Amino acid sequence: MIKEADLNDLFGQMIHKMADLPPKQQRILAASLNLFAEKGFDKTTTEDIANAAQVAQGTVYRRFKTKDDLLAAVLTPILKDVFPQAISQFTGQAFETKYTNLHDFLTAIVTDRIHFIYENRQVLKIVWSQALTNSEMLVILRDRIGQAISEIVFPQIKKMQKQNLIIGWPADKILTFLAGTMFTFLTKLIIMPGHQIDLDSESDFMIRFLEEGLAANGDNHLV
Amino acid sequence: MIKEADLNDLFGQMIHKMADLPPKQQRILAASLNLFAEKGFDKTTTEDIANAAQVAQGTVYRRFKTKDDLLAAVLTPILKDVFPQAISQFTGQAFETKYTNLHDFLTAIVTDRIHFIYENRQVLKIVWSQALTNSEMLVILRDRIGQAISEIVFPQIKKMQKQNLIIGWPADKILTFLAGTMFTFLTKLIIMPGHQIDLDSESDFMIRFLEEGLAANGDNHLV
Amino acid sequence: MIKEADLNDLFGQMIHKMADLPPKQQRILAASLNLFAEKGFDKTTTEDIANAAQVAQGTVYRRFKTKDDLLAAVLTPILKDVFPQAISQFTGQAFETKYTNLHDFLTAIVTDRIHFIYENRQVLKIVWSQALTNSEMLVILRDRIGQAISEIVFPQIKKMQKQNLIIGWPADKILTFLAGTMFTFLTKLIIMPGHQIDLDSESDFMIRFLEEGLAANGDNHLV
Amino acid sequence: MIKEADLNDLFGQMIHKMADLPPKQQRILAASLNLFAEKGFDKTTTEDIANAAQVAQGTVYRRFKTKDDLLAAVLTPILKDVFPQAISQFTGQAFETKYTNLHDFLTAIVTDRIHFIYENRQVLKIVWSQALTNSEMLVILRDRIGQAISEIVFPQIKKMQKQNLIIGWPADKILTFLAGTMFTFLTKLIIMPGHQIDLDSESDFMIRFLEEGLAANGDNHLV
DNA sequence: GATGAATGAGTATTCATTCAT
DNA sequence: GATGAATGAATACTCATTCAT
Repeated sequence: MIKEADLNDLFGQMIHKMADLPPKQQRILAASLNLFAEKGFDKTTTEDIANAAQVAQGTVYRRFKTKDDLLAAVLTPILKDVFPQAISQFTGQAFETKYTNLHDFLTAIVTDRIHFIYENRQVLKIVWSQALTNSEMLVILRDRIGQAISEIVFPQIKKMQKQNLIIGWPADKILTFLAGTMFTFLTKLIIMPGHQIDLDSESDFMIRFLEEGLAANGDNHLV
Repeated sequence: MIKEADLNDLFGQMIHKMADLPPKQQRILAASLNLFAEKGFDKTTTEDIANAAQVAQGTVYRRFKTKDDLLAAVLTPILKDVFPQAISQFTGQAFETKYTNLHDFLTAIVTDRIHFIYENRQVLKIVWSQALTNSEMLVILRDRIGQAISEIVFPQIKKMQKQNLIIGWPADKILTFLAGTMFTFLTKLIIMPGHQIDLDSESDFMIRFLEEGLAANGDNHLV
Repeated sequence: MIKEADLNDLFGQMIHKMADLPPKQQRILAASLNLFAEKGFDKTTTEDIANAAQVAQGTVYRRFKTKDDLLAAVLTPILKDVFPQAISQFTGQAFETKYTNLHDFLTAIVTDRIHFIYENRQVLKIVWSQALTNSEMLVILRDRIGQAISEIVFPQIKKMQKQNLIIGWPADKILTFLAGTMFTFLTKLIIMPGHQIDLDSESDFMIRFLEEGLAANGDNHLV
Repeated sequence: MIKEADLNDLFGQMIHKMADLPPKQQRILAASLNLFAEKGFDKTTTEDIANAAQVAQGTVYRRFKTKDDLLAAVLTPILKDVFPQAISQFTGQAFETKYTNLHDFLTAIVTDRIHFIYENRQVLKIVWSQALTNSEMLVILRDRIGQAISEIVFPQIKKMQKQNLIIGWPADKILTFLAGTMFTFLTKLIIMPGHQIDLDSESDFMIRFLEEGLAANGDNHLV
């Protein structure tokens, strides 16, 4: 359905549309977010959304011309702003600081990412769910995140390897374990909705686990 | 749609139905598997399946009375047989052997699970995709796997902790990192379909990563 | 939709409404005329009209309470005033003059009608388009024009036949060829919008064609 | 909606689809033809069609995937076959014969066209109605007919002018009057549905009218 | 007067499922 | 067993019209 160009257009338009959004339209967006996260995009009907938002069905279509538009509107903030911002923030916070040890580095990024994931777990669930059944969406995500990573994260990892602060594996392997650990956290949140989570404790274990798993060692020149 | 009782019934019936499956019905199952994995269950129509299997639409309904039946038939082998079998096999292979170090233990289970995931990646993608939008399916999965884990895996982990072969964290934390690392592998397979994967190299890195991350250390009595 | 009684009422009200029309309402009428002629009444939305007139959608409904009202307002001038007026004018100009030959007669009416058609081609297109899909409109038109014709035009034709100025066919046949020739001109205008038309040359050919085709001859007593 | 390429594709597909059309699908086509002619395409709902054809609404969509498809299916026979065939037939019958006078020539073509128009008046009404509100349809028609005319009819008219059988006006003027007279006949049929028509009498008058109007005369070299 | 958000009845279209042949 | 035509409930979307500000 949504091709990359269209999708990017949509994101641009959405930002514009979402300024000065009337209260009912805001309710529609909120209802969509909840329902998409709960039942999935495909199984959510526009009638469901109208009911949940307590508006007439036609009202759903006033600002958002199609159901896809609504999906885009729900995902836009995270895909347009938060992802790139998150990555640059990642860079700024985590990498510009001169870390003298792996622990401080991991503490910085894990703490930050954990909170980001926790707060955006609903949208992230929708994104992930869509990516599984929509290869266009998957490609967009992969390219968008992939580009940011190879431009920003990879160089930083290599810099840390030169300082012997992190294990000398190929950067993509390190990234996989780093990102995978955080992705695993998201998966837990999705699998156990409503479950009480102690973010500090969670990140504590993650940091220690990664710290050991990714520690530099004497003969780590695997590349 | 599918409630747990129904689903279990379905699985029982499926096993029966799938004995002596005529060639056309086999083609229908194969087509369903491919299409569900590719486009998702919801976006696959029975007409799509009929076309892909090169049969008439009515033929799709000969053995499998509903579309949900087809989903069940596709998922049955892995949910009915492979999961439990896998876990017991996990137990048998990995735990009954007396490992004297973490490396051998991780090597055994990671190698086994990696191959299992790789070979069943299509079905696992469908399962995961369904679980994201179908809370009943999620509950079933969680309970089914959860039970097996708490009965089998947790005791084993604790046993190894007593032998000081693995870090003294709560068993669920250890499981999270263990399973998460493998789940991350599945995610990579899904994200990069068609990408050439060197299973040996992949498991090699995983084992080493986990080995360090989960190694027992002197003062690891966190519980 | 519009019944004859209603339509006539509407036309009456319209005349009233259209006195002292504020500029925005005039823009709305103009936009309606253009859009109805371009895309047809059914395919023109009130939003289209609002956009084209650069007003809010609600403003469209200020004077004209329904979309049908707008159609009536667009058609009123021609249906209420111009048609009857045209016919009496026809009578006055073309028939009260004592023509001594067919050529002068045809020159008078063809010239007049050609200009009328040319200037009102947009409204005539809408009328014709509506008549094709709205039998009530068709009936109204047919009766209104039909009556005027049988009362005014037929007697005049018969008078000319007595003077042996025109062929002795049944009056309705003569009218058909006369009107048909002009209708053919309207059709050309519709089919080739934007095409440069030399009205003088066009009427020249029509007059000559009709002059020969309808000339009185010795033994023309066909009636 | 329908672009030229698409429309031509549609016509091709329609011919194929209409071989071995099940009885219900035939009823659907017939009902569509009647309703489109009666109320217009836009005002005919698929529910109307289903009711008139005494089938379920879904059945309407079995062969014809959209309402536009149905329109194309209704128009295909005349646009794909009848028009071109009619024109070549026109050529064959009317022009290959060596006419020694205008009367025989007009008799041949008027008689033929009158019957064609009479028998296809419903479809022609739909075509004409669509052309008024759909500029793409208009362009297709204009080009399709226009091409046939300029390739076949114009040369024949010029041949007859050389033989001094027809007036020496520009070919397009002659065509206008010839076609216009027949178009006028169609218009009468549309305006007066159900009215008893004596085709022989009608064509008789047309022929005589055209015969005089288009007769060659001594000094007719207007071109 | 003007605005534009909101409404809800109406409409084209989809698709799992049934069933006569 | 297999076919594919038929079904009808469900669903996304449209648009004339209303009304509070």
